[in-house]
Amino acid sequence: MYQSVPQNLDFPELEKKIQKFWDENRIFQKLVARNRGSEKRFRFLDGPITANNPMGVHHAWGRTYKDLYHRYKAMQGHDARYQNGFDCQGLWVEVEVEKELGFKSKKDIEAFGIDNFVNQCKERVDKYSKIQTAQSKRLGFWMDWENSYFTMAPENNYAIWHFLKKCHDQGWIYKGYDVMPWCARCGIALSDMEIATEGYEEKTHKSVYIRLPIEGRDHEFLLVWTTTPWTLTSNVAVAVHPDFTYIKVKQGEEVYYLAKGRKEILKGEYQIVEELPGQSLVGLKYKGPFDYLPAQQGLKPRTVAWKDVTEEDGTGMVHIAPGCGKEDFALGRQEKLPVVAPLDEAGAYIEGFDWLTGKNVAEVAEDIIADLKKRGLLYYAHKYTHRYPVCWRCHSELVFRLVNEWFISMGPVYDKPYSQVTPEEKRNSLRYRIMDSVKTARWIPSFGEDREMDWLKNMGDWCISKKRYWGLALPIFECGCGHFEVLGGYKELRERAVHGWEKFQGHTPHRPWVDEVKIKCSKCGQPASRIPDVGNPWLDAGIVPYSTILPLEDCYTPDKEKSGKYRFDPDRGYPARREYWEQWFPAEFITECFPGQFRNWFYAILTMSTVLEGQTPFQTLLGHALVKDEKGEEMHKSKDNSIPFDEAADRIGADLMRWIFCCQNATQNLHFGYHNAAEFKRKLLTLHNIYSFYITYARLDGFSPAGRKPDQSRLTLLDRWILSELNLMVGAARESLDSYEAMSAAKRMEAFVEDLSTWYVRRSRRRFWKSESDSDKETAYLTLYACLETLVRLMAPMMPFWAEEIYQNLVRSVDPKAPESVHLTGYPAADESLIDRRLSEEMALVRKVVSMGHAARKESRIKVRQPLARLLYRGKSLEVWTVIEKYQDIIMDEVNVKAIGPIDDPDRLIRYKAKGLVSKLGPRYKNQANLVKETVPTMTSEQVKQLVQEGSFTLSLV
RNA sequence: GGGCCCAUAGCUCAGUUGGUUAGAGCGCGUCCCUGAUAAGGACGAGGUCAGUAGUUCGACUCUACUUGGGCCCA
Repeated sequence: MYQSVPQNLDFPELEKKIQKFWDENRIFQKLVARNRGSEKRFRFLDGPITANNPMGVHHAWGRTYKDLYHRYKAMQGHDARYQNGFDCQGLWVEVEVEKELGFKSKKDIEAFGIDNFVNQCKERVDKYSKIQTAQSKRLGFWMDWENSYFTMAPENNYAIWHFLKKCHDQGWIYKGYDVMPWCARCGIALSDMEIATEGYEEKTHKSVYIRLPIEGRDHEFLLVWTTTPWTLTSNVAVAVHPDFTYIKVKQGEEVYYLAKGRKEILKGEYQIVEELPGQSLVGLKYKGPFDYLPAQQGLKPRTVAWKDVTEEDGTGMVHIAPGCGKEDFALGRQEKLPVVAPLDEAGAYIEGFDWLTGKNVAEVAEDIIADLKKRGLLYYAHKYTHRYPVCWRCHSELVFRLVNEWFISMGPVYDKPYSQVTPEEKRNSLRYRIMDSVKTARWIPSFGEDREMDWLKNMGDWCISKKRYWGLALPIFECGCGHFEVLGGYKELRERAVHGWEKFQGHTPHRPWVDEVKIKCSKCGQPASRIPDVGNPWLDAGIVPYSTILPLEDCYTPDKEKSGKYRFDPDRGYPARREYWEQWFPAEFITECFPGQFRNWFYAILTMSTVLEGQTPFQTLLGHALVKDEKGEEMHKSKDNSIPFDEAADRIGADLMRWIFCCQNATQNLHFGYHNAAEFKRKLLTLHNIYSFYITYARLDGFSPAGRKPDQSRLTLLDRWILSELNLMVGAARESLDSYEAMSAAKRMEAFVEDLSTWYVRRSRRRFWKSESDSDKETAYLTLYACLETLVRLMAPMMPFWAEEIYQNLVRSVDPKAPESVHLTGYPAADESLIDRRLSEEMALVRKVVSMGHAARKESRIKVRQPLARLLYRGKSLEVWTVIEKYQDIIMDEVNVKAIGPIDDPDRLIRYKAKGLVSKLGPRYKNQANLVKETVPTMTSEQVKQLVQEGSFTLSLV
């Protein structure tokens, strides 16, 4: 017997109930068990979520897709691994732990002890991985939550070692120098990405125009501008644009050179002496602004050509300090300029800078300006406001500092399109081999491929080091003799260790424990230490296609480590269980948020996979856009418009959230908000009402379908129509989901519900009302039941809770033989025998006729309530007549007329108009089609009538 | 400077091989229903599909350029 349906559709409440039902009856475990060992597999690879904070609503989007396709495949009997991943290591976690502990700088961390600090980081990951697990369950995300992978696992780190060694064997690993944005407070270099996200603020600085005497030309100066006077100590060149026009101006005794387009910066009266091309100013020697500093001795500052000089600000003569600026450094490399790097890690001047040595860069601007003035080099100084990079953690202004980092060489870029690169050239350039991998995968949307290719073509070498604490211990051992080696795993470390092994043994390969181990330099025999750097976290996430595809019980989780169930087997090679791995590699499907990942996770897995296996680790990649707030603005905790996952789950429920994500075009940003959600809910209410309608009357009648299907011979036209629509929809939905197009599947379902409600149920209500139980009533019940039952299974992967809620009452309560859960049923397949395309078309025509009837009533202001004698129609073809006749009962009822018939006196009532069908006219008349199309409507009513009667009419084109 | 995406009704968005009158929801107007009712339904108004040029018998759809917005790289 059916339970009555509550009036309100309360997602959070029903979800709690269903969750309990799933847990108590171990539904997920039963589903897994049912499909285990099946020949059909769904090979999915999860991109790890950073276990560092509670989830926001934006996390729920991708996770909805992950769950939806898993469930869809599982209902079809596919086996899967259901492995979720947590990203554990990296600065993100360190920053939060530092905040918790109230730390301000690296000094605080070192005073606290690296071991203590690293343990705190592990604790944090442990804590938030548990929170995210609970939240994911709340979303209805069915994963094997006991066996998630953690990127901090020894397997993961050692697998990266293996990868790095392989790179080193090819000679790709090198120690390089670059100028990086640097936070003097935190003592770290920041990546461009860290700055791009929220790293700029409006700042006012003292900027200076200075004059630099040209050697061998008396009283002639280069006029140069900078917003960062502290970098003048490291000036080695001045850049001019070779194609700009420069001017030589006279002010009193002095002669200045600057770009013509920047003359408004000159102070006071001046005369233009000469105009000259920038090219003619290249190669001049000048006296550097701080040539008296020890660090500046022996440099020969000169002017160089540079196409990036602009005329938007400054003087068109750009101060170049390769030790203090990224672009400067790149130009310096090209021009072979010397590099003067003035700052230490804390932002203080190093030895060799005279009175500046020991002073902090943040405090020297005024002194430097005074010094320039004293020496007669200052033209003038002024305040200048601009957007300046700051540290996203502590908001200190960043400086640019020369640092040494470790890189993986990505190989040369050839000056030609990818398609023209030869196999030989590809062998010599990793980046093109990665491109080959990219090309073998399917990217949804397809422009993702273009963007990845563009990134690969333009990317620099991969900077893999970071001067921090919590992360992959880079297995690079550097000896005092200059030689360095890369170790490929635990075994090699054990074999090569000459010192400190006992202090490391039993620990995870993290700082500070692993730092204790010294090896013997294979070149000079002296002990070599590991470099203190930790790894780029994208190495951690990039290795997961190799390190995490293990039998699930072998996967590392912090709990297992604590309980002793987890045992790291140091003798495992790569990949840990090759036979098992081969069954699940490559992933057939991955899905993540698009922006950012082209150069992060996608890039990392592609690169590592190309190096290790020479192929892509995934076959299909589905990318989705970002979640914004209701107004389309970025969600920010500080802006008070961000929505935590828990809040949304409590307020609107997981299923409504999931449905919103399913209805969204994956390539477009989603505007998430509660007003919007209410609209989606109202749409879903239609289905709720249909379900409620069915249950209400079935209860009254004591009706039970108990697995029966409607008797074909008793189906009414309307029954046959809705069953046809149902099966058409089932086919379309499957097709969409097979190509990972959730939106079209969702929209199709929504349209069906609309048809079911406004046409089938509304028109069939009386059949349910009548008091006697006859076969027609039963047929109506069984038809509506078939629609609901199928629909519920169809929607189950998208809205798993609600589908279960309905299924339990609709199906299970009256049929104990039915599967225990909707998720243990099969995914509906279209029954071709019930599809009647002609019927669908006919019904569409009928609905059109009804609509026109209503419109005609409205126009004459005659309410539907008032019956009319007859509806007259005139169809353009015999088929229309037939159809109208066939369905005249429906039409008469809907439009409320007593009779219906063809117009018997067409001449009096009908005026004919003709119109050209461009799809037919085009191919037939080609060039003249347009003329025909324009002429046809000029035909008189009589002419059209003749055309209709005789089948042809000759029309002359003017 | 290079690459990618977007621009369709007041708002949020659909529109997959180019082809009748370009669609939906919300909002708006006019009504209906009152046996799915703290619901539901009908009809209607509203669009030079950013602009220009091209390809084509035919372009919202393809190509080029322009403008505006967003992202990535330099």
